[in-house]
Amino acid sequence: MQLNNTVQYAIRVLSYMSAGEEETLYNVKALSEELEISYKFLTKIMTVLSKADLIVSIRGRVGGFKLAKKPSQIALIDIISVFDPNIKEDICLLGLGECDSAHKCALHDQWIKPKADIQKMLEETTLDGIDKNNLKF
Amino acid sequence: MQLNNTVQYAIRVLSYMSAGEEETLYNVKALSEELEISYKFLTKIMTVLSKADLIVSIRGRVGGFKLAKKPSQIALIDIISVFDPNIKEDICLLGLGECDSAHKCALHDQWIKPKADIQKMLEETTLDGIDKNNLKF
DNA sequence: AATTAATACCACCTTAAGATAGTATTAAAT
DNA sequence: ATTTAATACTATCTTAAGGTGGTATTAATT
Repeated sequence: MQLNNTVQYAIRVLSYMSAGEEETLYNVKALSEELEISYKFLTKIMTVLSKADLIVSIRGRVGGFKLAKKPSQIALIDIISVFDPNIKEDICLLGLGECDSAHKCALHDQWIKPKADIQKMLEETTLDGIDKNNLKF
Repeated sequence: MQLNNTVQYAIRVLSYMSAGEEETLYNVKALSEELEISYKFLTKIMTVLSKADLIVSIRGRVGGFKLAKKPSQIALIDIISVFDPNIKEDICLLGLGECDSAHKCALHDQWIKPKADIQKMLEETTLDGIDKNNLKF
């Protein structure tokens, strides 16, 4: 019950970027040092986030990345679904393909409530609603 | 947000075994065919479950496995924690080591409630309280 | 025009989970 | 005693996530 590494990094970076002034440019070198994330791995993640239109990339000497939207318009679910599109679908806890009211898996009834709560939390929590402290170890 | 393969298999097998009469012996060959789980992989899992005292192994020609306790005494949390001991600890959603009221991660406040709900569900749901249908694809 | 500092791309390395293969051990049935 | 059918153990293969390295491209500065 944990987000995978890539998603964790993405959330941490975007949280960090949403703490500053709007339109602020951040370069990956600085971000990687500040958040203690491997520079190379982080460039990869940033490129993906950029293609997903969560951030805007500006190339060239004084380039960098900035948020593409206001922090209040980027929800956790938006970030997670970039790397894990399944999050939005009703995936079965037990990995059994179709798991709905017609074909219930063994844990369907128990899981349906917590799952909805998490879904709701991920949809309602945006970058401006989260604590910007302790973004690294 | 899904249980890993090994844990999924373990839950499915134990669910299946808890559907029959108490003390019924099951051999891995039959279980693997019935639940469509690789035989070799399943023997591995059964050995672990046996060492964790959730099932009892009986070797030899008419051997097999049977539940070590009543279905009502085996909760999901007991099964999961055999393969993922961290489940019982308060692991940070963002993978930041210490995440408690003193050192909150960015998502601490949002995650604390759903996490508690899941924990509760996993503790309260036992093998006799779950649906035994649709244990395979 | 050359340099520099940034992102973008492509290929590869590493690690752990998932899965397989072969053999050893156990104990009932013959 | 031998055979047989079960679990137990050890080593290896496969795959995907995580991570690294090198080079190309872009664009401001000099």
